[in-house]
Amino acid sequence: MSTMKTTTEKSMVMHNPPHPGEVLRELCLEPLGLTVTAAADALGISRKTLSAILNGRAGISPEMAVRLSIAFGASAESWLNQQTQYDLWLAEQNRKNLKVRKLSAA
Amino acid sequence: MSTMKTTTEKSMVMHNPPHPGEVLRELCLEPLGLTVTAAADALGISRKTLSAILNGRAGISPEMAVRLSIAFGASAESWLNQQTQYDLWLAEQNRKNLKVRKLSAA
DNA sequence: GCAACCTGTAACGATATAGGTTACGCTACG
DNA sequence: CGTAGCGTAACCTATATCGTTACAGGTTGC
Repeated sequence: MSTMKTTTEKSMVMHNPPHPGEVLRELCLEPLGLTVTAAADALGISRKTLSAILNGRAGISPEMAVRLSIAFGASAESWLNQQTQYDLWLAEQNRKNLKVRKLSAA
Repeated sequence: MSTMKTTTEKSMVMHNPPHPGEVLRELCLEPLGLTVTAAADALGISRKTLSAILNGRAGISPEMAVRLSIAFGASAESWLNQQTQYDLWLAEQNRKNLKVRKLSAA
């Protein structure tokens, strides 16, 4: 599902955003030469939990966003927004299957 | 985050954001004279679920954000961002209790 | 070879949330 | 009174986070 091309349509922002764990690994762990084990320990979470995030099998919870902001310094909001954009992209894939009536043309 | 009052200080956004259901009720249901029952029906969800959202006992899920965007026209992103900001504000309240080591001064 | 790591991940349990159905009590109104 | 709308409790299911433990595979170095 992540390897679609589909750049031919109206080209809304269909960018298939990377899951935040991918960004986390490339922007935080690798530059600092951190192992998954060491980073998980610093974040105060289990290695399993961090591994799940890094490999896209878990999302960044609000609390995790705060942890990341403490450890790596970026704002918790930026971490959480990455997750939100990713979750929203997934939900949008199913938009046409939702049975909803328009109530306003706002 | 958009409702800052520019208090001249660094002033982190400690505004205790309203839960998104409050905004939903005031900006969508009331202006259209919609009952909770009617709105829930239009959204394709149960009255219980909408009631929970409106009264702050449930959040706006990614799928619900898409439903709201169909029914009321605002972007799904704007609906979901409201929820994210609220969840983050809650998580920040517990920041000081998290045992996390700083790894970078980025 | 072998020991020491690092890693992904399966298995299991605990906890939390979203969502549905059903049902109860309350309020407002014609 | 009867009806409509509302909040919400009870109960169920599905999913998600997070933890611990354990296993298998890969590196690296002695």
